[in-house]
Amino acid sequence: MLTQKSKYGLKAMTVLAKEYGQGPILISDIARREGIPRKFLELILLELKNEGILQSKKGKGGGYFLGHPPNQIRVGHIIRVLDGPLAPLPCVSKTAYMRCRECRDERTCGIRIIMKEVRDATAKILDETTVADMLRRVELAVNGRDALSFSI
Amino acid sequence: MLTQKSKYGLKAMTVLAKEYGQGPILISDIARREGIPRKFLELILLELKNEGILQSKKGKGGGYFLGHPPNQIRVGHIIRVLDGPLAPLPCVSKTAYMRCRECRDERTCGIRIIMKEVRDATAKILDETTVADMLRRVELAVNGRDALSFSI
DNA sequence: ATTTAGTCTACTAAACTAATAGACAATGCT
DNA sequence: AGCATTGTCTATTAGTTTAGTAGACTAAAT
Repeated sequence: MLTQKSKYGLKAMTVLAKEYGQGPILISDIARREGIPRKFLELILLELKNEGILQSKKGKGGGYFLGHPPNQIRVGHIIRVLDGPLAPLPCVSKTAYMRCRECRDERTCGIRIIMKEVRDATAKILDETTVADMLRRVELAVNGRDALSFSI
Repeated sequence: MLTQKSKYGLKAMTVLAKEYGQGPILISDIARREGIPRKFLELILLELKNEGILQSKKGKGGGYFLGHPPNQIRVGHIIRVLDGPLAPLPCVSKTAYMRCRECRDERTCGIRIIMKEVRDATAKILDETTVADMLRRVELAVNGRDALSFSI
């Protein structure tokens, strides 16, 4: 399950992507526009900044803005920063691999084999989708149809 | 992330599948074989029984056994019983749909559009894979190669 | 210097996870 | 009938995670 934190983070990112190139946006503005508790949002944006996904400016005229163009920021990256690895088991994570203590032979663990498929499918979607893609998909949905109706 | 509970549950299911048709297996045997705390395993098996995935017999010669042949028990079903919905967001779950309170228009929520893809990909894998498939995959892995090397 | 706006550390209530404990109920055997 | 065996059910708990809140601090602009 995606946490509230990731959900808030993704919402904030879409706001910042829409406003990309127009200078910094205030935390409070994002919080108000998306109905996110302001203090909580501060922590979230800070984490994203420490990862280089966002940049910020202090003082008057300050605020947050994207560290890269929206078509270069991957949804998977945002979620990994805020929620941790995408993998359903640490032993199938590529970015945060950890052996299972109890596991006798990792290569022949049935659960692992299946969960690796799940992790790969999830990562494929989330790492191929950028924030720009997400906005585009919303645009298409607003026009009454989803991209998938065409691309399949 | 899969919980310990689901992991234990899946391990127990593979033991019971291997022994399918050979009469009931003791909770304690499963616990010992897989290194699962016995009392915890009781609760897990009970939940699976209440869903009809397992059956049990009390008294001497009793124990647990599969409610259906291993090729008719889907991994997705087991995980849903023990961990809840597969979907990363309640609003994209098919088996446990719940609207997001804050969501203005569900059809044009970018996060939802992407997360629906993730849920569909995950559900496709876990609902198409049976316990028998999982055992088969392990067999193939033991023989030094994975089914995927052939089927793709 | 003052105001504006992000930064950093600490704290907390509620929920969830991973168990543990123990009384109870059904079944098979002698 | 009585006893051992094995699953059932309810309660409790320590530890962790989640979703915030509070407040002092720091940098930039005017």
